[in-house]
Amino acid sequence: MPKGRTRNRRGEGARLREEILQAARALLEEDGERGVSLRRIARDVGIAAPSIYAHFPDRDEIVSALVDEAFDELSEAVTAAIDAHVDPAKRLWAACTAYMEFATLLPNRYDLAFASRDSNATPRASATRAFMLLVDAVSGCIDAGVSTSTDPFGDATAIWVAMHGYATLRPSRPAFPWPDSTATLNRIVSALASVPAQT
Amino acid sequence: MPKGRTRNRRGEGARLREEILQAARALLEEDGERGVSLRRIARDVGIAAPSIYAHFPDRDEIVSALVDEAFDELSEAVTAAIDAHVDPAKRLWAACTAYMEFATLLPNRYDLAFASRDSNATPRASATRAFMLLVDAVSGCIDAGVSTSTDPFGDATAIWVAMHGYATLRPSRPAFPWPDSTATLNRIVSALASVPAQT
DNA sequence: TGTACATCAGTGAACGCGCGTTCACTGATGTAC
DNA sequence: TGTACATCAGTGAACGCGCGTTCACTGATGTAC
Repeated sequence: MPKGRTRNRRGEGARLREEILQAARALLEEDGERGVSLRRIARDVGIAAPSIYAHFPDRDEIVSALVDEAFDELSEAVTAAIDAHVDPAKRLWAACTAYMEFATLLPNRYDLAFASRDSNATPRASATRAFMLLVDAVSGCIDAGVSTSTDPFGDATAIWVAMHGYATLRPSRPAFPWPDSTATLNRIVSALASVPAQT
Repeated sequence: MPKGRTRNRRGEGARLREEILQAARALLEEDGERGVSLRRIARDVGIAAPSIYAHFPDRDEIVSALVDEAFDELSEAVTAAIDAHVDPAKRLWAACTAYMEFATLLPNRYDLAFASRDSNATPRASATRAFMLLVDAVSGCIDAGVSTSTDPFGDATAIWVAMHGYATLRPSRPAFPWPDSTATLNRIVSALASVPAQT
């Protein structure tokens, strides 16, 4: 209960929107989607719950904003990783590593983006952009003759699916004797993209 | 609201336990874990909510029973599929097909079993049994010289992870242009178990 | 330079909901004598 | 064969909780005259 909040100056009411999103993001990462409630957000920001309605029409809209945010951050991380290399195989590997890192470091944000059944009925531009990065990385390998594949979209899908499975299953079953994660990722990427393993 | 319920005869009170589980199972499949509430179960069975406490100490225990049930049914389906073949490659393929079928046909039961973070902190015998079926199927391929792999556990893990990713991602993103599912599964299994593709 | 006023950024109380769980109970049914 | 009684299967009312959302409002602040 941060009492010290001073109300925003005239014309700067929109700042509260950012504070709301910030709190929502923190709650999401702490407790998953269930933890993102208007009343909790309000408590954390230090405002009354109804004040939120000046900035979002309802709870769903906040969650939806978080989903887009998650996809955009994922895209950013993957893009940065790819751009750090020139060699196509390394670019693909960097993309996959960055993807897994995002999923591992921010598991609840990752889950929200990918697992929520309802909020993804309609395709999201932010999600498509993220996936295309992976397709392009595979295409790069094919164009350079590093991969023997002929179906970058299919390969990217297979890699994506496998990475997703690993990212979600691993934290959910801590007692399972998981093999080393780099080795597993390497196995997935090299086998499914028809690319030699990384060293 | 089925009013027509007649109370169980003396000594047969335990029957209600089955009715409760049945209703819980139906609710789970309809609305996911969130849908499994004591009050909804009671309504569907046609009893008062507190009556449940004679058979389960709390809600969590019902959910936990559903998880075990799900793993056992999955094991059963996979075992039946495996037993229908002699050829090791076909056995592996049948196992994977049965797994995917279970996940597709009963998505919410599958999700509950694999996705719930809390209820799986402790390893479950029912879950281990199910996984071992897959390891054995891969081992069978290696022993018969059909697979060039040397690490059945690692391979089974990779296949499992990839299948899981596919099973969860597919229904959650209906707008995505998914490649044919048999082809995708084939790609996953053959690539990750070092086994020739099925026809 | 002073003041009326519109606007803006928020508030506080209340609503109805479904939930898990507790409590003291009821009424049919089988059993012992 | 009759009856008192323990047991069993289940009930109904109530609790407190957190939730999303609505409503009528307040009080500071900048602006127009």
